Amino acid sequence: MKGMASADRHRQITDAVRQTGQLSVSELAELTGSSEMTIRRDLEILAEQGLLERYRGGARSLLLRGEEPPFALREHDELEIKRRIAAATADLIADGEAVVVDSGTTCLEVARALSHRRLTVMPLSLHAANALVGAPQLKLLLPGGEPRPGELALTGPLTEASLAALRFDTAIIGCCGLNAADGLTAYDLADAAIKRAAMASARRVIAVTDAAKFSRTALAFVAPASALHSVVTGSDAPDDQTEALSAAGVVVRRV
Amino acid sequence: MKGMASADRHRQITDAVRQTGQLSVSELAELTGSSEMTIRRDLEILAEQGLLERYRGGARSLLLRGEEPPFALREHDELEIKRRIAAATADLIADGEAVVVDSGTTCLEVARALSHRRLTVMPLSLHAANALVGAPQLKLLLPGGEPRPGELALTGPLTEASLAALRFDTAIIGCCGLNAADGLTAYDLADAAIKRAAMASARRVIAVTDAAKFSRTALAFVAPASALHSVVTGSDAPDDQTEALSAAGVVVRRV
DNA sequence: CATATCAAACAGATTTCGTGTTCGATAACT
DNA sequence: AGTTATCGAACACGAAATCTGTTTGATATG
Repeated sequence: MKGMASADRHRQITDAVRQTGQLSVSELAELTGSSEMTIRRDLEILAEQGLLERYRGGARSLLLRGEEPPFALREHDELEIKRRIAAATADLIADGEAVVVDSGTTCLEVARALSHRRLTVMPLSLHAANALVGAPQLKLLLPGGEPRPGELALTGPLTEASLAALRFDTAIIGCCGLNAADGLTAYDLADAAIKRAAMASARRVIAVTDAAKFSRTALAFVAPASALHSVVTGSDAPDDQTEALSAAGVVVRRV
Repeated sequence: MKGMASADRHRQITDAVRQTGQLSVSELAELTGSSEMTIRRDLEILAEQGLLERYRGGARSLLLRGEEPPFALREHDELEIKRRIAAATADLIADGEAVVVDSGTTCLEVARALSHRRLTVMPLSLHAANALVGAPQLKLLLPGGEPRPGELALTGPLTEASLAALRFDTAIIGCCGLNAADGLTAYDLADAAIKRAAMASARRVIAVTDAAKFSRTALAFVAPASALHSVVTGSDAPDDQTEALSAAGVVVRRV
């Protein structure tokens, strides 16, 4: 963990750039009360993380409408809720199971929650893989594939082939949108194909999602809600949505 | 990079434990001129890296005869030579090639040397994969498999399947032993199988190795020297060995 | 039960890291 | 081409984190 002050400033910068669309270095310096040099150094870091785009004199948001915010941003968002969801999800897994864990920030927390268990785990992102290496009791299995920049989600034919060769007890799937009408949806088409493959190779499918996903529908359709066995979500999930899911035969767990 | 003093002390401890076989905390404290508490904290760290085994009152070496030293130890060993070998190897690769890069510390440096090139690269260890993520021009391809603890070399049927599905221009292979008589050998049997698979899926095979490997022969036979197209090694490689390789039709490059 | 070893907690010292300033270099604009 | 603003590197100061040693109570060993 680095200095708090700089982390705050980074968030301030990304938020401001997001809202305004673009801001000059001097404006950001005034806004944060720090020097322009510090802003430049910050922008360099943030641009490297894919959070914004740098240009001479300032920075602009590279967030288009309907696009997914970058991984580095979502990672620290709603962390407590994600941790609670992850812990509750881990409770649904029995020792000795073989589990495939999807990409995304919520699933990364699930992977962390599983790291001390006696399990066979195949993570679908390099972030989760790195979080699991060195776990003593855990048998780690990596799929092949192409890691997408930032997200480090593994996709492509190699990933699909790896999944097709295996049968898991449980698949833990993240999503970008989930509701009874549109089903489970994802922003990235390649990701969607992998999610489908993971679900197909598991006996039981658990979706993990924070409440915000219920009011969203992303581009790529993955599966209808009825394909899920359980959904683990936050306590602030809207009642009508969870009831609609229950009606579709899904076990909903709120934490 | 952390404080120099502690790094020196860590090396001092591992070396002493290696030589003596086992040493008490008090002996190590006297040897290094630091307090016992510091030694205990060091031993905890070193044991976590797999460099030695902890027991009440001291620590012992877990290095058996003929076994490979742990990754964390080899990583900083002869780094300059490895970098030179890696740079020379990178010079043999043309832009646009598809390259598979083996596991091991020397190949990790090769991966780093390739990270700014316009290439398709499949690393066979998670260490190299992590070194390559985020490289802008590089197309990164990951094989599936089980990462071996410490080494993080990917092995097993998934890795073999990933390799079997692809055809590379060049395979860059590390080794534990290499000479004209015994061919290319490895300590780990699973690794050996992967090296063979990587070689089989590439048109051209380049072996990278420091001079010490020429006088060693490891347990698992991978391939005869004649299966290699080139060998890149240090300038201190023994003449008789390099001549024998040349006689077998291998292009030897000393740097 | 006695003794040695250990781990946690605290405090001081050391180092690293973040920040601001200055200055020469570089890029954009007229 | 000239002018102006922006940038990046270098240096210095201050703050924060890290490392180390001591103490003390807990734990394991014989």
